[in-house]
Amino acid sequence: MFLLKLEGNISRESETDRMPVARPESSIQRVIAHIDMDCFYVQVEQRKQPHLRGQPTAVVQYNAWKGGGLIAVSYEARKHGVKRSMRGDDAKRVCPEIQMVQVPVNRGKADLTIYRNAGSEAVSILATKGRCERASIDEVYLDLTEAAEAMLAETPPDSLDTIDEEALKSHVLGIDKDGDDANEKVKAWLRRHDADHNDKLLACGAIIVAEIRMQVLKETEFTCSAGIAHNKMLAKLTSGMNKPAQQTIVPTSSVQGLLESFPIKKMKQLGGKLGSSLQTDLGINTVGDLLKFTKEKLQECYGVNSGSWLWNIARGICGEEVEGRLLPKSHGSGKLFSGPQALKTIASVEHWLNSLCEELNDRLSSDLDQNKRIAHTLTLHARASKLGESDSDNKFPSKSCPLRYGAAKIKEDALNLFQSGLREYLGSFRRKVQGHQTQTYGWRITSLSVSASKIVAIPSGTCSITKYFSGQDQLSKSLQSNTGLIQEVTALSPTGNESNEELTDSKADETHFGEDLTTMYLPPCLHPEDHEREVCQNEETSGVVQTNIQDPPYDLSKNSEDEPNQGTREMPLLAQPKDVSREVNGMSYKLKDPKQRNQKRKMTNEGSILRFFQNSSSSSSSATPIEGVSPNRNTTPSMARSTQQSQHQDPWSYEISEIDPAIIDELPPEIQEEIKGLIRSNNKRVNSSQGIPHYFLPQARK
DNA sequence: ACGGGTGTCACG
DNA sequence: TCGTGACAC
Repeated sequence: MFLLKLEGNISRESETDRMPVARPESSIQRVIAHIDMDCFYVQVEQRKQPHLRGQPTAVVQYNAWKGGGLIAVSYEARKHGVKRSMRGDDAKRVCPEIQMVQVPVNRGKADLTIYRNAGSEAVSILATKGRCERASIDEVYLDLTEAAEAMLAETPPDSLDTIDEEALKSHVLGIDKDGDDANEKVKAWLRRHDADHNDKLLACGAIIVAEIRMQVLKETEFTCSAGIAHNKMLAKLTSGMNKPAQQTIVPTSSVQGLLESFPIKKMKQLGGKLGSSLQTDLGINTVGDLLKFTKEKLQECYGVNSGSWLWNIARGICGEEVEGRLLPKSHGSGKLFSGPQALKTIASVEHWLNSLCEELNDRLSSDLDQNKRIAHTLTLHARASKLGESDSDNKFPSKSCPLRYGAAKIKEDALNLFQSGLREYLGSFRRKVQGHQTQTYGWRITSLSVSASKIVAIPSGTCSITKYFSGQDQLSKSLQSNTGLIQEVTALSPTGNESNEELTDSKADETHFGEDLTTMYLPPCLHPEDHEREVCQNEETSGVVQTNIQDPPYDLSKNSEDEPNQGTREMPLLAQPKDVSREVNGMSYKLKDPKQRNQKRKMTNEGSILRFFQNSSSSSSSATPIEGVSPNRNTTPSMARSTQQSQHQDPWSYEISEIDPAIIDELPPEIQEEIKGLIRSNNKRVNSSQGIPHYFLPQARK
């Protein structure tokens, strides 16, 4: 009858956007766990500053407007009514005792590195018991089918006299936990003799998950919660039902009862427009309501894929596999420039772009260093607004180009992508207004981001490649920090279809094309510090290349209620004895010697070329890249990386063929030879009909 | 002038 | 293919 369309209006044009897609469910029952760290950023901060443990605490992203935005809230603070998506000021009002911790700021923007790294710590442990998919910075899915089957065959729960305390604290949907003997009931369920195979598998899964959660706690001091079920959807649905630090089991017999009254909008994928459409257009408010519709009807309304997906989830069916992937597929760095912070000059755009690119470059370096991966595509996203234009008319196109390693090159390319996008953006207005040349200068940039994608592993063993990229990185660092080292400026033309339409800001145009790089980064009229300060604080007052717009003056008056600088408080590092007993969120455990933990953490986080060489020659596992913390951690590096490439029998063939020829051209001649040799021998082994994947861009570089 | 910054994914 | 937009945390 209708399809969900972009603007929320109903039409049957096409199936559009990211609609959920049905996948067939595998025939054998799996054991899937969804594991979710509890208020993760708060825990990271509490570990860093132990005096915050047990206190109402929130992590706030500071932007000086109403005390910043909360991005994580401890359970103590939630009791006082503090909610995520409150401003810091509101939280303080609701809960005056709240401890606010700021997200670290680097290069003028929020920097989530410490949380990413903490997430990796947890993942490295969570990934040891089965296939693991890193679903977000603080969540994973585990496929524990094999481990559970093995346990059921060797040491089934009904043969155990004692079951881990943590497993006994599980919640089992369908059995009541009232009364003093809750744990006894759970124990009885876990060991039930007459249970069917599926329930016994879940029982094993629960015992395994309890064990992993304890191990995570012991080694990272982080608590987490889990859902254990036969598919991802049900596991995800229940991991949050008993938080913090608890786990929930979903026996098949309880699925119908669970879903029947479950709010449709709380289902994953249905929190947005599709869910709203189900409500308003079909009158569906719970998953149970979905059962009243035939598959055909749902497909008619939402397309074949989404329709059958909906039909399935109403019945608790979800065939999605757990992908074995521990590393992100892309890295991005971005920032919003809301309201009066909007950027109005090319110079300030360039300034922020440079910061974003530096952060991105750091992360690419770490990824190369720690995981031996290189990214192939650089993408720039921006949002713009134009005075007097509705938001939907304000589409700033995103642009991408091949990614060249080295901070200076990334900056250069990102700026070119921006300029290319800007021309297109402005061009769209020129066409629209036609005769009227009004407001050609009224653009503002309200958000910028750069991201790196198409990341593939490079063959281990070709150390020279890593060395080359790392070396280049060093070079670029020294280049940007001092001197007038000249670099060839092959003015990249990202789109290839550049018209000679003049840029709005012709001065900026001059500044950024055809000039030597050293003048490119800072306008000549300012000292670096001045530029930095003024661009950061206020677009309007900066003396940098200005477009000749007449903007209304902006009142810079600082918010008088600025938070005191609580987040950066230093805590003395207390020496702690070994094996202290601790209790966190109701789970007690023996704390690993903090010194050991810190050492380990440092190892995984610090990237050095030196370490890479040590590693690759000795295959030492002390600083294992995270992908290596898999069952095959004792194999050679190339095999240990296999989680992602496990489907490729020959770990070499895949990766080499993924190397972008355009990147090879950038390399010094010796290394080019080395790689071409590898590719040649690789191609002989591989089915010769499949050539090297053709990458876009060949035209730009000679 | 807003939860901000990231990330994944399906689709044309 | 690249670019968009929805969705999630």
